[in-house]
Amino acid sequence: MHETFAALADPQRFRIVELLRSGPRPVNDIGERLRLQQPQVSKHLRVLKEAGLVDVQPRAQQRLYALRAQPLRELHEWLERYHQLWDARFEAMDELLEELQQEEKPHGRSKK
Amino acid sequence: MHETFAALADPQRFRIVELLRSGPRPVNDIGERLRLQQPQVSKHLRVLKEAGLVDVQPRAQQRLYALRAQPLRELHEWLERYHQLWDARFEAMDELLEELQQEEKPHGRSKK
DNA sequence: TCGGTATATTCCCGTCAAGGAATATATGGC
DNA sequence: GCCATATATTCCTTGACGGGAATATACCGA
Repeated sequence: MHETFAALADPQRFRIVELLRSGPRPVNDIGERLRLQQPQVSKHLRVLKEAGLVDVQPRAQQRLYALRAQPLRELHEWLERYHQLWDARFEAMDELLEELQQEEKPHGRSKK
Repeated sequence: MHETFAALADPQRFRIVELLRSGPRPVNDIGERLRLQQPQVSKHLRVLKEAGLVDVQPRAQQRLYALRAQPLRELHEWLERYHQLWDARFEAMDELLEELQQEEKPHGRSKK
């Protein structure tokens, strides 16, 4: 998951992912549309591939890069676990906080 | 959004976010639970805060850090736009690819 | 106001990633 | 097999980032 986040954290790679949402594309096509130099595109695609975000498929001498659904699905599942926060009144948790402060233990064992 | 991804890309910060899912916590509490040194925790929390992922609330001399829902919501909305990929048969797009190859134009104007 | 606790900031260092330029590899057509 | 196209890799430099140690700041209680 860290790899997924790291891959998407770069602006250029994010743009590539966004572009690939419309379907698989060869490297040069990506470079032209996003105004990126070919080596950089290849390098970014490599990172995306290692993160499992894209898949390659040879087509003559070009390589078609396509988005893979799985990492996005995993990301979605991870987010689902936070869904409770979206409507939950977070303020209510502040009370609960009091307790946490209590069990706040100093690193040592006994309080001197 | 890049900031959100960048913030979550770091393993330690990811752990902090995961921990905060259970509710707001003071800095030291985070450090103890995750076995991180206090300065590092503060630094990571700074990044998380600048990314809008957490919120601070002073409580005596400690600071309670809490998750903010908005960035996660935005992340969710962004993911929704990719939902089509999750059930769509991607192979079908390969045909569509043929077309893309056609309109593949060389950088120059006329082919020599 | 003073001491102590909780947190933030700074400095230093090693690592890593990104961009640019140049070069290498692969594939298809002839 | 040779050339051209499409893509990948390497080298280099630079800037950002994370960890550790030390220090600074904020806030509380007496």
